[in-house]
Amino acid sequence: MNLKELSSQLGLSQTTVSRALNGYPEVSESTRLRVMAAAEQFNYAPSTRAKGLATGKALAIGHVIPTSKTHEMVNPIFGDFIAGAGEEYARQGYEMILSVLNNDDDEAQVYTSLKSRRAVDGVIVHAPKMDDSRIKLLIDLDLPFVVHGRASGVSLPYSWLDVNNRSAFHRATRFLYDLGHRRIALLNGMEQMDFAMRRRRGFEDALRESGLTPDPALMFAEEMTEDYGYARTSELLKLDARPTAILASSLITALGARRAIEDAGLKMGRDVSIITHDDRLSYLRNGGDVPIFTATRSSVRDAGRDLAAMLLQIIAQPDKSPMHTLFEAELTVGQSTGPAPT
Amino acid sequence: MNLKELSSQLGLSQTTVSRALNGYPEVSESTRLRVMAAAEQFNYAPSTRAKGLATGKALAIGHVIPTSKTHEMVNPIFGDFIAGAGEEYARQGYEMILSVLNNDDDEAQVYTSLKSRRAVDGVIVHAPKMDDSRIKLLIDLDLPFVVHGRASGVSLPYSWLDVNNRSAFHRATRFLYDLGHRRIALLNGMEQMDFAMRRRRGFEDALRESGLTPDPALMFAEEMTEDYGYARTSELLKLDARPTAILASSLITALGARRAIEDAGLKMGRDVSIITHDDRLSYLRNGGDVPIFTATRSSVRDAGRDLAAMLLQIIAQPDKSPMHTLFEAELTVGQSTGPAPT
DNA sequence: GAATCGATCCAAAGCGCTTTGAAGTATCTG
DNA sequence: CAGATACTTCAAAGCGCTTTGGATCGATTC
Repeated sequence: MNLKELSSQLGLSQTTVSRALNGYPEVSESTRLRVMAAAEQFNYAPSTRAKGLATGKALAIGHVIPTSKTHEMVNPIFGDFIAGAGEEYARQGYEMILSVLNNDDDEAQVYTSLKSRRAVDGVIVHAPKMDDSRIKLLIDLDLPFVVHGRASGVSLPYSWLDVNNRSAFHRATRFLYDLGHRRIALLNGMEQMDFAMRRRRGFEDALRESGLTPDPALMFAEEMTEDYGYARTSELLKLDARPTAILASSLITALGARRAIEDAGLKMGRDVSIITHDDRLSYLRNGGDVPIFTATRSSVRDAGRDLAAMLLQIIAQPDKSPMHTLFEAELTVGQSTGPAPT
Repeated sequence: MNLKELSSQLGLSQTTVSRALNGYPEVSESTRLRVMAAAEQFNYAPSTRAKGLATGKALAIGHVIPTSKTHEMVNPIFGDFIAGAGEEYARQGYEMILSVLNNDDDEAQVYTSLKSRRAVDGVIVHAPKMDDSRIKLLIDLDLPFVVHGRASGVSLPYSWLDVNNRSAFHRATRFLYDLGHRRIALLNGMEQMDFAMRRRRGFEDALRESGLTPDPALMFAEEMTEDYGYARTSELLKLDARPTAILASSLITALGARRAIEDAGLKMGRDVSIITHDDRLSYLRNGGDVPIFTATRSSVRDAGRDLAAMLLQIIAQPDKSPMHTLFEAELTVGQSTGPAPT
């Protein structure tokens, strides 16, 4: 069923039917009702494609998922982020389109193509790196976008939503310090990622403010997998002056760290404390009433929802000045931390 | 830059330019080269929407992601599956569009809408349940689809790709039996999911063939989270006749089970053996050279790639008879299994 | 009673592409 | 050299919608 058929069914012109359906005032309420009933009955919905052509809008938002070069890894937070964003798109009648970045194809290419094919009205930039080149690219392309995170080093104005990674890790480090920990290790994400750099800064600053010197031998920056957590923690525990606490950048990595601790015959929270960042992934709850891990928490699903809303707002009002949202992570105390062993 | 502008730039008609770009033979090789060079230079790519309108194809595939009603959980395998499928779509010039199913909106509605808006050329059905009603719906809608998994109880013909869940769990159970285990617990996924039912059957059949009777007290079927693994395992270990082995349906659940075992002061692989199914998620490798868990493995990323290819084939040849692919999972032996304690 | 007006509704153009049916050129035959 | 045979290229229609610029008509105003 298309517009033409529907309107001839109704004995009305396409114009009127279209207006009735789109809520324009030039249609009497009685015909509008009649039209909507017929649309319902015949299961009519305008073709996205034709509508897009006619209006010049794509009614779609693009997400370009990076898979890390080294491990073909898909960021595990992705599913939950998408779920949040999708809610908002659905509410506003937008489609979400995904492009998975193959290792070999050039990232800039994907955005350029998205733009020149007029496939989307805007994009969400995931996993920003320091000096991320995508921001300049997107501004040049004149393709609306928002960033999940920030890109230090980029001086151009852009909209973003981020967690206050620095303050989260600063607080977590202080918390450990106050428990008496003096040798604290950091299992961070890859150093070129902006969030990782900010977390490291929060960590280092807190140490320095407490009169400690960050020890490079206790600091790692890799892809945040489970076995990364396991492998590095195992090594750390073999050191003569082994750390008494570990700060991990993801719950998955923290699980690996925990496994290493148990394997070494030690007990988490007594021999070695762990604090992790927790994105509140739906399939990976940090325990029930009592959290397993002491953690800095912030829901990535909420981030998805809010960021999608931000982008849609920017698309609706293109001359709006850049918008920023900074979530503060909450520090929840679980069973993974305790006073430093003496 | 659009077709019109490009062709007037070149002093050619739109027809010729379009044909040159789409590889039709009615264009001399020299003009084709000239056209392609110009397209490159001006960064021209046809508008997806206009192309779709003209051809009647959407050049897009839909994925409807269910989020489980109870926990708003997004299946963690989703990211990797998408990554695999995305590769194939990109190769063939298709877009991937995602709809996240809000808890409150009716699933049938989403597919109907996708169809009537002519937004996609086909869909991939995720997480089929027993007697899944979507299959009949999609056939009635005449919307091409393939299923990731199978739906027992549905007698209509449809194309699918599945892992042989039954044989995988059958083998795993036999493996444990042969190691001397007699009280084996099952931490399965939700029972209405088709794969969970098949796994249970494989498990029960293997027990019966060995002369054992499945014990309902040792069998669970819930959302496969980490804390599910932890909670049920903790309870199991408190039983007078506690199980000596556990079969888990996901690596994440297995990690929870492992945590419970360690918490109880026991050792995995010695006091309690675990076998899990491993979807080979990129961020959750089952150890390095030596797998942590003995596991039945099958790459969900490969499944995504193959299933996408299958769907595109079906779209290209609509009268093709249904296609089926059954992956056999491999059983890899890791450190989580050992002879039953005496 | 003529002029004005608000409320409805419509014909037709246009969005950017593909594709049909024809036409214009060379190049070959015999 | 007329007629046939490729090769190339083109004008125009059509995909399904929105939107512009009227047209129509009964009601209102002076």
